[in-house]
Amino acid sequence: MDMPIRTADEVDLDRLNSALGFLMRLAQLKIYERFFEEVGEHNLKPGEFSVLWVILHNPGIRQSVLGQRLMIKRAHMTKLIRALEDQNLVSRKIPDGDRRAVEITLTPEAVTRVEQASQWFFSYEASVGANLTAGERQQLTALLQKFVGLG
Amino acid sequence: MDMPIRTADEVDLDRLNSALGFLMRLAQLKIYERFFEEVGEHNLKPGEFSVLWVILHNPGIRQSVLGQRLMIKRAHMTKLIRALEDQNLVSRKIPDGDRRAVEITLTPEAVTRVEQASQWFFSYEASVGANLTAGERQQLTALLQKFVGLG
DNA sequence: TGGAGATTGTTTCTTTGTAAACAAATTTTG
DNA sequence: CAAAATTTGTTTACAAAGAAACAATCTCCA
Repeated sequence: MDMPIRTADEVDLDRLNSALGFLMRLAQLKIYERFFEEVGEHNLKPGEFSVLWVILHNPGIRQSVLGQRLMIKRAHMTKLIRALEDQNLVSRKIPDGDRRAVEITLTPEAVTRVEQASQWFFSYEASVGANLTAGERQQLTALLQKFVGLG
Repeated sequence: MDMPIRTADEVDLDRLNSALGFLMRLAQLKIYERFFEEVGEHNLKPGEFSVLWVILHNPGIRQSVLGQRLMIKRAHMTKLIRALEDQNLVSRKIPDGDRRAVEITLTPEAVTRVEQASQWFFSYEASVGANLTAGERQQLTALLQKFVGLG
């Protein structure tokens, strides 16, 4: 009365294997796994790197704008920024023009660290999707950009 | 001395806007947002639907195999299954052949519910990526399948 | 056969992220 | 101008997901 044993690749997903949400989740998990395997001594999480990178390229950016662009909720952004501040990587300034807002800048120390980490990050990124051809990778990138409205 | 204000789409992402990990995260967040906007009365989370769907198509599947296929960790799978059990949607059976394992089956009630939810789910899924052409959508699906090793 | 190691699932603790209520400042509008 | 509504960020409480330690069972091989 027991069922025959299935191994993982014998599981029948039926139509689920064409569902974009499902595929996207698997893809992201795969990418994150590799990130943590390879991040080594940089001691950064994916979200931290992207936040620092964007601040580097947009010094004085406001927390709210940063969150909108990276799709990070306000409540969570507060925690991320405070954690970065505790590591002395960012500084906060209340602008005179709007005293509700917070403008974020990298510390000089962080500029160096982010520049170093970015060398690793973008070579890691280039190795993601090594099971695709260069053309396929390029296509996938372009389609995702259009999908999320960045193209 | 204040910085000029940037709006979200004026933020300079530099090379980050071609990073697959970043694009994939944005894409997934966008998809999840729509899921919750449209799920309505079905009262399901994305993970719950996929788990129930796979059990429907693989009755008696083992927790471990389900987790491997859906990339859900064992510790989390335990909680998911217990929550489903509490809603009387799945039943667990310890097989005689291996008393460590657990085989999962849908309750008759759940079969009906999943069949109904799947009608909604797959039409919702078809509407995801409406800003792509049909051909682009198809390409994206195929590339993701290859990327995650399902194609 | 029986003991070492692997597998399966659970429990506990921590991290990551969201939701809702709140406070302060700004904008809108009557 | 003043009250109402909105924006911005923070706090608190909670949910989702993972890591590590554990217990039970099974496999393998000396």
